[in-house]
Amino acid sequence: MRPDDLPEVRRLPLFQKMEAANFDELVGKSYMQTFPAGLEMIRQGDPADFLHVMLEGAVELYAKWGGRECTMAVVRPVSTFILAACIKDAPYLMSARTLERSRIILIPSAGLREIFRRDTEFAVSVVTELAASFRSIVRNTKGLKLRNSRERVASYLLRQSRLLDDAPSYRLPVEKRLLASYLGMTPENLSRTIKTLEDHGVKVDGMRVIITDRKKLVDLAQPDTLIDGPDPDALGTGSSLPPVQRWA
Amino acid sequence: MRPDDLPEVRRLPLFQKMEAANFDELVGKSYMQTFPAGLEMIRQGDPADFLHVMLEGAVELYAKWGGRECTMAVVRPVSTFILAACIKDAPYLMSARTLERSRIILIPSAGLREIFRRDTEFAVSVVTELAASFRSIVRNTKGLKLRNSRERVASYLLRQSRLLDDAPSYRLPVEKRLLASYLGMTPENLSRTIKTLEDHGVKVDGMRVIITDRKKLVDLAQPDTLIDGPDPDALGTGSSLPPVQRWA
DNA sequence: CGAACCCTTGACAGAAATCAACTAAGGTGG
DNA sequence: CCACCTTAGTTGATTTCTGTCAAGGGTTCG
Repeated sequence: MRPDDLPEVRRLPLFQKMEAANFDELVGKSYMQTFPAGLEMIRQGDPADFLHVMLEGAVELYAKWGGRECTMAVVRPVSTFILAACIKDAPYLMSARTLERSRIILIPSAGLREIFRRDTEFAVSVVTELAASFRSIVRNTKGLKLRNSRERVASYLLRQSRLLDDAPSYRLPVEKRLLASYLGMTPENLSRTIKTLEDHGVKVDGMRVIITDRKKLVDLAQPDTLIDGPDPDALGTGSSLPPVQRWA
Repeated sequence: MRPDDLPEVRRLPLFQKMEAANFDELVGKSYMQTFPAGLEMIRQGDPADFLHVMLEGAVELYAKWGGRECTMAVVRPVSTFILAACIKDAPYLMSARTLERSRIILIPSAGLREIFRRDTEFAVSVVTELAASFRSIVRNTKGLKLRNSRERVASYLLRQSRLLDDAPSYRLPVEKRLLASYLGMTPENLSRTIKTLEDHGVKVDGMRVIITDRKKLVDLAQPDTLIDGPDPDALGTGSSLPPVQRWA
């Protein structure tokens, strides 16, 4: 493991406050690995042996069932994922594949659980992270059930802008087919939906998003902190640190 | 608080292993309350001051957005809910209303967080519970995104049977309008969908569900432990203790 | 008995998935 | 450098699914 990565890892909310000795012990048992783009690094159903910490790159968490697939989240540095499965020592519920070449630290889940028991600050961090993850997916599910696809797209586009300090223009952090899956719709449908939003305050040209009339867009999206969160989204910008994405 | 309730609370996974003194302290700061049916006891957005422990009755967790509503879960004894909001000391993401007259213990979230820090076994229980909650809603979301409404209904009906030791017949634990909302569809749609399932191994007469051809139903529902879980569902049977429902 | 309320059914409108064709952009190999 | 291939994205036509509106049957409860 590269020594100059450690400070960055240490700065993560999950590890920031734990005792130095425990951090060192945890890191000592860990592996750093670099994955090429497009690799399935986790297959749903496999036992969760390692907590994953993203240092570089991008990873898609997705779910499969009977031939169908859907994107659940995209994780970018610096953040952790599949914490819940590690805690429970249970099989992964989601698969993960790299979207880009990625550097990732693998922390043995057994060590994680062990140190949880003897480092109070670490325990607090873990439970805080997990609670945040839970709330994040609750918000996500609320969006899926309460909003139609058009409202979801509008909300997403508006939310991304807000995360970038209300930027009037920005680049989509992911390709559209993936975004469509994340938002629970087909790429075709997303394409058409985006077109209809041009009359409602937002224009998308390729990867470029331009808010043309924020008020109109807000009227349509009706953003709500209990859905869109004060916190970053699971398909975030990668602006991170802070804010950090939370995904178990 | 009734003294004969305490042993039951103590047996909950969340409190089972903590030190007696800490349990007593926590309970000492708590309130027992009885709510009539149909009462909104938690409004989404309000600060989360109390962890709720169901002793008797049934509570619906639901979400609202711009005039629309959807059911997120139904909680039955003996289990806890809104743990995540308490841990984070954040506003509730969901509202809660009683479906029946309910007895509920309210545990101050401040005390919860305090004891978490000094009782390792309790900390382990909290994080385990939260991780289970997280995994539960991930499964739920997977079902919503990967299955169409017909498959969701079929899976639900089959899953309920399985939770009752593969009972060939059972009563629905909730009314159909609520079930429809939980499954992400309208009551009308559920009604029609159920009818089409009669050719696929399951018949529903009022609240009574009869599995007429399990194999056919399984073929359609394609149950999957990574969605339907080995664990009880958020719209469970109330058979509880064990299994216990997990909802944060 | 009447008033709600749940559930069902039908007719219709709207939304979304599917299938197919086409464009554009990026990468590969000659 | 160009031809070719692959893939993302778009667009159109069509079908399927789902929500909405309206009406009626059944049940419960005051």
